[in-house]
Amino acid sequence: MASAVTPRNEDYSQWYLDIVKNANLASNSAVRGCMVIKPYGFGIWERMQRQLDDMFKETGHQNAYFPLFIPKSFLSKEAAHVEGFAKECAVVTHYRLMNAPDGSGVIVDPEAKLEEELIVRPTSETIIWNTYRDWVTSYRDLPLLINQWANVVRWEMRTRLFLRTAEFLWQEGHTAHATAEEAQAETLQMQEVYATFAEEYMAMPVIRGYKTENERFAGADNTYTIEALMQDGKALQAGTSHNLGQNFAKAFDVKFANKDNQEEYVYATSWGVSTRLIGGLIMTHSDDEGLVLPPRLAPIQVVIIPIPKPNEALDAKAAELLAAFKARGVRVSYDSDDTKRPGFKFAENELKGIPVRLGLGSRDLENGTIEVARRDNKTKESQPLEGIVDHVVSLLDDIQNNLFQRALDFRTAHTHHVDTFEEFEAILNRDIPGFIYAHWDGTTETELKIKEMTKATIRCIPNDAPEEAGKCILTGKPSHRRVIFAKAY
RNA sequence: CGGGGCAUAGCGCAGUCCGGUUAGCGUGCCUGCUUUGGGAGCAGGAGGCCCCAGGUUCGAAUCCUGGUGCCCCGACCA
Repeated sequence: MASAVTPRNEDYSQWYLDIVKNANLASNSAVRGCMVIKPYGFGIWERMQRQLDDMFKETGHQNAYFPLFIPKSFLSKEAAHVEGFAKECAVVTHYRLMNAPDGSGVIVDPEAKLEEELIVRPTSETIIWNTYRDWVTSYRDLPLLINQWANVVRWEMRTRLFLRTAEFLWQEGHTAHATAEEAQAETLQMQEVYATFAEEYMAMPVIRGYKTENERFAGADNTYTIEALMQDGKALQAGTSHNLGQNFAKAFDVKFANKDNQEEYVYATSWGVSTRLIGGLIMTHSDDEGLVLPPRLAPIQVVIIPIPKPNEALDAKAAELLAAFKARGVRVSYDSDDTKRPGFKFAENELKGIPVRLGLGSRDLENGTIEVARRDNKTKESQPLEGIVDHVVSLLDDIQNNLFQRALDFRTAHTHHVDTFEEFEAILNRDIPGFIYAHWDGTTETELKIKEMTKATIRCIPNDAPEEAGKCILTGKPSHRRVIFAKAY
């Protein structure tokens, strides 16, 4: 059978689509721009959710849920916010259908027009801050640390499975604080939670940075981001944490009495990651054989394949192994399908990115061995059955670490420092452009000009960017530190 | 919103230009036999509102008119 996916160097975009489709992660739907997340893809999301949720709880947050619909008037209360989202909102105008008088089907009942139209949330700041007004009266009510898991809708012109869909799943944290310092600390804390998750669980190295004014969230004073580099040399914004200052508190009149009984507006943050992370996961590790998953997020970490096909002796040994693996918390499965041959299963499990494959054959039983194949580097070796669980548990760690290291090496190899516009353009014209550290004069005007000329944008200013005197690559004006440019998703 | 493409079996497609048997191929599915350490072989079988609505015609998947939907590329954006 021919290869299931288009090679990356032939058509990267098609490669990505092939992986999503053939690894059974998601498919397009009858609704433009909306996807069906299939069980295997959703399994990855569930792993992400579980881990992130634990991390949110550990940092003191609680989950709650706010409505899908937002009164239209709410959206316009914060000027920058409405400006940013107005162009991509789905609007509910009616609440009832009726049979068409001519029998042609069902139509919107014109009598059932809503007095105030409802927006399908593109994000929930407005409805949440409208609610927080009632929740916060005293400094004793603060900080308010809430997260919600939800779907949101942004009517994007162009969509791509996982990376940009009209509807997507995410979490959005919304916190309220008594002081600007606390809000800033929260913003940075959540950026670090995201960065830790990305690096330790997704094995995806990220840059911790903050956005330029131009790239900031609509309504934020400052937006912090984690930026990852994909295999085609384009950047992916993988998570954002916003310091909203008092913008929403003022827009929704959320005040509290401080210890001196003085009324003050509260300080806000919001932060989110979405199913886009799955797109990032795919484009960080996967290869021309299919998906490659880091063990910590793989729905199935180890698959045991009977060779050449299941029989009583193999089934018995497999059952023993399954129990032993499960006892160690390993997510393992036994592929006892006797209608497929081993070769088919090997290819299928590679396509699905299962980190470790154990080939258990009749000869192995005689010899007391088992074949261990790792997905990340496609190597395989025969191992003694004795102690195999320990071996595999440690191998899963190795794979997790190897994937991170490999991605980090890739990023290092595709990170450049340039001082002239000629070098800058030359790097961007490469097949795999990558991150470019360069000096910028700090103006939105220059940023937009560079984007227009090269399609590259400022992904972020690294949190730890060292002071360094230099000249803007475009205007030659003075700059005191480098920022990171890249083409981006 | 521009440019392109597609809509026929679960999935992937051919057939459409130039109308004419019972609409076909690959794959998957069901049955049986054989095979079995990297995507098995043979035989038999089931499976179709050919996107929708009109029209032309003795006859439409195919021609005409009008719709609808999805995908890809670009602009915009997480």
